[in-house]
Amino acid sequence: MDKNLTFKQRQVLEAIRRFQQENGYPPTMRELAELLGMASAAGVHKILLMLQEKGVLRRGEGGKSRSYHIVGDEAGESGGRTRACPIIGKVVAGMPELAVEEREGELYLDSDWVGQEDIFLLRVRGHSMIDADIRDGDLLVVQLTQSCRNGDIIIAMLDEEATVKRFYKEKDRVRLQPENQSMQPIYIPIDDPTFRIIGKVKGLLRRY
Amino acid sequence: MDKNLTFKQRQVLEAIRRFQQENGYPPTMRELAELLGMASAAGVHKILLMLQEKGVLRRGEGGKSRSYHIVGDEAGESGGRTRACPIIGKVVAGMPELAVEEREGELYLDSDWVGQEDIFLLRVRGHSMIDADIRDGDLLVVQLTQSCRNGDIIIAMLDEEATVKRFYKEKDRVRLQPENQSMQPIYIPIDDPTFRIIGKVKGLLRRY
DNA sequence: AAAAAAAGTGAACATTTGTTCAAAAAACAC
DNA sequence: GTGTTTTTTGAACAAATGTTCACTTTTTTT
Repeated sequence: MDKNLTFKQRQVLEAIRRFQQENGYPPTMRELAELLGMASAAGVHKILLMLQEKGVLRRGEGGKSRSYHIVGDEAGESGGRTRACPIIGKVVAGMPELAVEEREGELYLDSDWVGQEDIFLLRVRGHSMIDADIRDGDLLVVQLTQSCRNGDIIIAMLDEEATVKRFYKEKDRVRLQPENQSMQPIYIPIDDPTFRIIGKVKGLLRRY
Repeated sequence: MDKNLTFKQRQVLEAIRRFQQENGYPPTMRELAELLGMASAAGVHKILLMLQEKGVLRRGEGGKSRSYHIVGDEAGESGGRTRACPIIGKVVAGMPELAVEEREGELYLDSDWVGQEDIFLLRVRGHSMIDADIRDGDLLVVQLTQSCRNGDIIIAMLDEEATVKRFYKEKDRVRLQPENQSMQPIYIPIDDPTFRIIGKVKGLLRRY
């Protein structure tokens, strides 16, 4: 979850997490300074202030020592950190009511990475998106949504079949562009009832 | 799990747990005293010493503040289903001793997906692997290992700098092939001491 | 009941920890 | 380039925190 944090700020946040993980309690500013190879606690102090301004770090009232704790890392440690995401082998008409029968498994993914929206994982078949660097066998992180902008990669239903295409809205039609030079775009009249947007692609997982 | 603890001692232990749960960090002795309705920190001090003797409580060396943590309540470990994978901003010479200073964050990933080996995540800079459908900004799942086969995508150190290349062992040299038609392969004598393999690419994460 | 262990108090003290300040260097945006 | 933000340093200071001590009270054990 990037929140306009600078590299250094993220580094400090990470050092706190790591210290906490390792010792069971949060570090002091001087301990942080040493971990990060800095010479003075004052620098750390300033960075912590910024992290608080940006809302990613909390402290006890008044200058309590070691009273840092990272927003979002509450309680269950990995409790809220990860979520189970279903892997769908085949997209069928009934979406988005994800039928259990279509589930081919599930993966636990970091909430920071996939976000909080309603998502599922879809395995890519074929090479229609190769120019967008999406390969056969890749897993797509798909967010269930109707709203998408020009240029988004979307999952759409067309004649009872699901496809991955890049989306462009034109004057009175929708253009679905396969990212493969050897394939032709598909044009959909704006009012075609057989056409339906399932969601848009938010991420990608690949294994070698 | 009673270890000849007095009622009071168990009460103090419970207060620490509760405070930690509620605030995200451990209490001071005076805070404990107040929680327990005691007037002085000295009493708490004495009890904490006993808890340490009996091995149910740990503290940092020297009089570190708030450095208590209850043995057996280790929070981390994250159930085994997921593991925390560090994100490395820059690969430096000292690998694989991952320097804290280089950590830019971490992601929890499914153990089934990344496996049990020693791994980290590396952010791709540049377009040298575009023909392998790896893009600028992607996160690579890198397994720390020396052994790699022809055709593997590896992370290698060359002159204090890290690169992502495809690996081919030839007769008396190694060929590092950038997967970008506009770039030339690099040839390394088999005994070049400045050449070092960090690991190989096992997976890829991308966010749109 | 007597003895021993544990718990509690208040004050002083030593150390750790957070905070501020002025100044400079580095990174970043325009 | 210029100007702005961020990062860094060193020192001093204030506040929080842990520690010790002598002593009293309570609880537990014998």
